[in-house]
Order: sequence, then structure tokens, then C-alpha cells
Amino acid sequence: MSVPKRSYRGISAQQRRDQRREQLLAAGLDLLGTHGWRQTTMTAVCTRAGLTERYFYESFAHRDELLLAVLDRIASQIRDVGLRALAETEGDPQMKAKAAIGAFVDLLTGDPRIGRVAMLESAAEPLRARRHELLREFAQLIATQARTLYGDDALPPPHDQIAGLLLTGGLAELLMAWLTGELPASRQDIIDIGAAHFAATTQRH
Amino acid sequence: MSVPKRSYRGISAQQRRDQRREQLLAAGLDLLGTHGWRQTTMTAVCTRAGLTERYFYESFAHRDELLLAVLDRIASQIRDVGLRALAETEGDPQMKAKAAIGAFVDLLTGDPRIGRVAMLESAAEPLRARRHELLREFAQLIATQARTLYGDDALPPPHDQIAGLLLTGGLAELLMAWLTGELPASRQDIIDIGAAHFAATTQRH
DNA sequence: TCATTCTGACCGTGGTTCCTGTCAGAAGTC
DNA sequence: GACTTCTGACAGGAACCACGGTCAGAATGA
Repeated sequence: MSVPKRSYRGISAQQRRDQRREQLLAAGLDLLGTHGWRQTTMTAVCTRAGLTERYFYESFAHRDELLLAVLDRIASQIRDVGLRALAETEGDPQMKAKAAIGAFVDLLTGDPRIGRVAMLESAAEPLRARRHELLREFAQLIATQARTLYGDDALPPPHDQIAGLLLTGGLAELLMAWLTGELPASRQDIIDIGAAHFAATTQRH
Repeated sequence: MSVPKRSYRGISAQQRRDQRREQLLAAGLDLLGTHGWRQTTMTAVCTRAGLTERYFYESFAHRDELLLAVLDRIASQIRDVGLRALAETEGDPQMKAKAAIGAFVDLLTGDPRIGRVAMLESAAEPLRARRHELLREFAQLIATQARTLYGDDALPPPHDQIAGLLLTGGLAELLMAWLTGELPASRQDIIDIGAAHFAATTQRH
């Protein structure tokens, strides 16, 4: 099949291409976030997206590439809402931490599919490596934020990086338990606990 | 095929059965701990074990059952070495925590396959649920130990359970990074950090 | 010795997924 | 209106796996 060039139904080739990619990403998030990694096969994604397998290869080389794209999008959403909350919140470090964690929690619960992919499915095989990279990235981000929040009371490297890992890993585990309904806690409970843990982990004591 | 009953090569039917089960478990650990979950197919396990697929069904109903058995064995090993270290160590809570964490770390690094399965592969699809159960079990265990170690300074329920989740999740993430060689830290560093984190997380502050 | 039992090797079926190719018809272009 | 391009549906092959069955030969027990 040749690469589409001219417009169709009043939509340019590039727009159609983008639209199809978007459909595939949406279908991927949907399947990954509801039926899990095992069910998110290439054919299933195409069926859900209402597209033929042929169009899959137009946007992605193989299934893993789609899954990574889904995860990356979620990661950047997390980064965005977290940093925005930090920037928009006035007050002491504890307030800022609560705002960032609150925004994070709201993103994961606002769309449960995002929560499942970010916390549960990302641990599975094709996504694990990227999840690990992202977690380290967030650990780094947290270390940086802790330094701007706490100044000299923050931990020096490499302990800040280690603290970031302990914090993100712990929070991930806590949120997994909470998202699966095993933990009788409110949104505010989770935020308070997360913020307290953030302070305890990233601050010199 | 009928169930074997008489001895063969001087080995009883039950012994042969157990031996084959053991071979399958060993092959499962080997594949899971070196090539990962995807490669650990039923046929691959049988080939590595030097057995026919027929004998697989003698011991396990399907692949997942074998994988769970592998994980469960590792979990009980972790429990054993941890509790034994606690029982055999005299001294203050910090010493005991270090001994338990040290024994845990040594188990995971002594056989890298165990480390990979326990920390990495267990997060994948068929094992995730069990991993989660086990983690909660360990969280409970840690909460109990914290109470005997710290007495009234320990956290009250349900905060002890939450602390257990934060601790196990954080440690898992830290160990993952360490096991994959991303963290320039010594065994002692990891143990010290783990013990400090244990104290910070499970103690009233 | 000889029938029985156990073993390991092999083949076959059914199902699934990935991936490519074909083809009729709709939409666009000249 | 005729030709080209794009689209969606579908067919089908290759690869893999789970799972069951067959079969010759080795080991056993009477």
C-alpha cells in the first residue's frame, strides 16, 4: 500500500493519519486499562479502534510500540498535572507536596483506566523497562523539587535519588492497594499519607 | 496414561513423581529468572527439565500453576531467612532490622534468578495477584515485627499496614534498581538504607 | 521368559496471533 | 465521465503454543 497523499472526506492525509493514530492510542488505553495487557493484542486494538490491521503499521511498527506510546502519554500527563499543581500552589512545602500528590491521585482516579495502566499494567513485561526509566525520572524530579522546597534540609546526592526510588515505589504499592479497593481509605487519607511520607523520606532527619 | 504405581530404576513411583515436579520447578525458576516470563512457556519448561509435556500435567494443571509454585517457594524462602535472622540476632531493633534485611538481600543476590523472579517477574500478569497478596502478607508481618520491636512506639492499625505497603513497595523498587546495576551502592549501603527506611516508616514520629 | 508397566520421542489438532495480500467500492481528481 | 487514490473487509500463511494421543523400547515383576 502506498502512503496516502491527498485529502479524503475533506480531511488531509496527515490529519487522517493523526486521527487514526489517535484512535489506536485510545483503543490501546481502553483495552490495557480495562482488560489488561494480555488482552491488548494488535488485532483486538484494531477491532476496538474500528480500523484494519493495515493501519496499525502505518503508525506503529509492532504492538509494543503502541503500548509504550500509551504509557508515555500517561507519564507526561502525570508530569504535567504534578508540576502545574506545584507551580500554582502557594504555601509551605507540605502544602505543595499535598497539592502535587492530590493532582496525581485525581488523575489516576478520574480515569480508572489511567490508574490501572500507570500503576498495574506498567509493571508487566513490555512496559516494565520504560516504567523503570520513568520512575527514576520522577525520582529525579522529586529530588529536585525536594531541594527547592527544603533547601539545605534536603538530602544530598545520591541519597536523594535513593529516597526518590523508595518514595515512588512505596506510593505505587500504596496506590495499587487503594485502587484495587483493598485499603479502606479516603482520597484525603491517601494524600495526607503520601505527603507525610514524602516529607519523611526526602528530608534530612 | 495411567498413574505410575510401581518402582522404576529402584525409585518408587511417588519419588519419581516428586523428582519430576522438582525438575519442572527448577526449570521454571531457571527460565523465569533468566529469560523472563514471556519465554517461560510450557514446552520450553519441559524441554529444559528434560521431560515430556505429558509429565507437566502430572504435576501442574497449566503453566500459571507452575509459575505460582515457583513464586510461592521463593516467598517462603524469603520468609524463612528473614524470620530466622530476626530470631538469631540479639540487640536493638535497628540491629534486628539490619539482620533481616541483610538476609533478604543476600538471598536475592546469592541466586540472581531468585532476585529477578521475586522483584521483577512477579510484577507480570499471571503472578501479579499473588505478588500483591504476598506483599500484603509481608506488610502484615513487618507490622507485627515492628510492634514487638518498638512496642508502644509502633504505629497503630491501620497505619501499620499502610506503612508496611510503603516500605515493601519502596524496598522492592530500590532493589530492582540495585539488581539491574543502576545504583552504585554496596550490599551494606542497601542494608543500611533499608533499615533506616524501616525505622523511619514503621515508627511513630 | 514373558506379559505388564513405565518412559521418552514423536506427530497431530485446534486455537491464537502477527502480518501480508487481494479486492470491490467509495471518494476524489482531471 | 473516466481514471486514480483511499478505504474497509476479508482471506490466508507462518509461527507459536497448549494439549492429547500413539508407539517402540526399556525396566520390572511373576
